[in-house]
Amino acid sequence: MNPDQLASAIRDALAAAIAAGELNIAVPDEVPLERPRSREHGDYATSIALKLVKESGLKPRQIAEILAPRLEAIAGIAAVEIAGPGFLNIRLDTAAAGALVGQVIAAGAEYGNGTSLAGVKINLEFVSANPTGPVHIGGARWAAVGDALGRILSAQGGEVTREYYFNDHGAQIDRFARSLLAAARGEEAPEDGYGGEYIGEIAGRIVAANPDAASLPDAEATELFRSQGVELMFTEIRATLHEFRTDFDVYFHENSLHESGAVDKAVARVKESGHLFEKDGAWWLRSTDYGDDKDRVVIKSDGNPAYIAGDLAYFLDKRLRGFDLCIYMLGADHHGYISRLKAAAAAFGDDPDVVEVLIGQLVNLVKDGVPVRMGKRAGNVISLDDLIEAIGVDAARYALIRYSVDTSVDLDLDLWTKAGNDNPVYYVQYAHARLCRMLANAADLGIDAGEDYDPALLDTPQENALIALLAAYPGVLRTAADLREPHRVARFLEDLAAGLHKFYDAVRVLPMGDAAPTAATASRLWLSRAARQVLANGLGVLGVSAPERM
RNA sequence: GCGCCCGUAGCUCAGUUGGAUAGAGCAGCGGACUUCUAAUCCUCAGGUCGCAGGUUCGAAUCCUGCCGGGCGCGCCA
Repeated sequence: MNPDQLASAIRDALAAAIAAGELNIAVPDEVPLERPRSREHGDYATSIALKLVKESGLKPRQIAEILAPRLEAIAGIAAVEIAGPGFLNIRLDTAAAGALVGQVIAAGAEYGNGTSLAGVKINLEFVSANPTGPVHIGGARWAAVGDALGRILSAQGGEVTREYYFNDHGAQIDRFARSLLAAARGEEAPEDGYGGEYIGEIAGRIVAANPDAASLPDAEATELFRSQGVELMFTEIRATLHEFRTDFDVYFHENSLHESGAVDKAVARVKESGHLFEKDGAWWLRSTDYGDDKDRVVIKSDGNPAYIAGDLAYFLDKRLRGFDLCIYMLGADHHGYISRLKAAAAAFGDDPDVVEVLIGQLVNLVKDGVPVRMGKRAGNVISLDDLIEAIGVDAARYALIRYSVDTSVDLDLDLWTKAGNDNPVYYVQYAHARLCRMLANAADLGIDAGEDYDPALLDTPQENALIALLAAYPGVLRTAADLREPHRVARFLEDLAAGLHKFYDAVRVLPMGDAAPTAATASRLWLSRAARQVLANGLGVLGVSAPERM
């Protein structure tokens, strides 16, 4: 019996009590169910009796007393106790709890998936770093979290399109082009330009391919360095992200919106909406309706589109492609965009809720207890490449995903390269590798777990706890998807790994010496396989490898 | 000044919709390997959940006001 089945059994008990006239309420949609911290409080506990106080007009313990005998009569429930203010503490029958192991193995790689987003077309835009330099650490956070979120939303049945918006238009690109040209000519970088080492490197590659590039007339040369520089930078960014196991379905070029006339069209359309107004010769988006502290210019008084005109056109494009939900993952320095993007949706006649903006706080790197300097403009870049080189893809992804994006984090580079259980990614991966070795040993010994197992034999506290962890996984995935919080999966995996290690330490799986395998051996092998499956599934969702040996 | 995020153990951080005695890892003390990977496990210790009010059967969680830190407030992109 898993938590979902238990929750629906409780709902059935409520319905029965209502039908019998003992309760005068509607059957609640959700039944709160938790795994109590203390084992003395049973396998599961529900506060449903406390929640129904107001609606029923009864005292919590009265409600609990109505429910307890009905629950106790359900097959698979061993005992029900009323405790505290009105909690119902539920103890499962060992065999009923252990049956979950078979469900996990039957579901395999699909175990944990749900349908809460079935059929929802989701556009997930993340990273979208400017092609004026390598992906830096902030972009890296989104690469890891965004990719994991994509996998989590897909696991709930969402039809996810990962998208990278490529700002290859405008003044920053012009500065980038001039910086490249200056580097190629051996001149100082322009005052407002880019000065990192990569500028010289990219310029060198352009010159190598076009030997006379630097000596062309300024306008022509700038254009050449612009187009080729952007292309080279883009290729490099894509390669780095690919190495980081983050690939996109769509790389969208901002410039294409301007060249195709999509921007003009989008603006023309939105001018009629009432969300745009003309003032001082410019056209403004009434973003204050959605919490902005001032309205924003869409068409400047010189007739040129402002930056957000591109955002408007891009949003319209997404909607025309049929997305039900557009998620934008932005850095903390862009939180002001939320109201603009909501206003943009409203201007096109959409519910602003189709736009969802996730804001990620900044990431700092720490080495030897000292913050590592960063700053893209200065060229003192901590890039994603650097991070991968320093701690590897698995640790980097895991480290960036593990924390709520609401909090700024300091990543300690020393910690994430350590091989020990203070390094969470090793701790989790080791649990998986340990199981793989043990299961391989079982195969070497010719021990066959058989077609079936006896769930009632999984009766130690460690086995009980491990099974409960496996049972909790679908709920964790569901919550992570609902709240767009991949870090929950990582935290769960750490709990699961701890549960596994405790089990491994306390319960011998394979027979000692020459002893013959028993029925318990088979049951424990089944449990081990199930645990390995869930560890692998969870790591898979994070895009972190599940090694078979370490 | 205004907006967003954060403030939980010495350190790094968990803690969805309010629920029982607030958790984990590290650091500290003391233990456990002749047999499945000790990259592990067990014990002890560690707290005014920033402060002050409020809401209620019940608040780390919700509301208000303060304090402290990060980020942002262009007809730039």
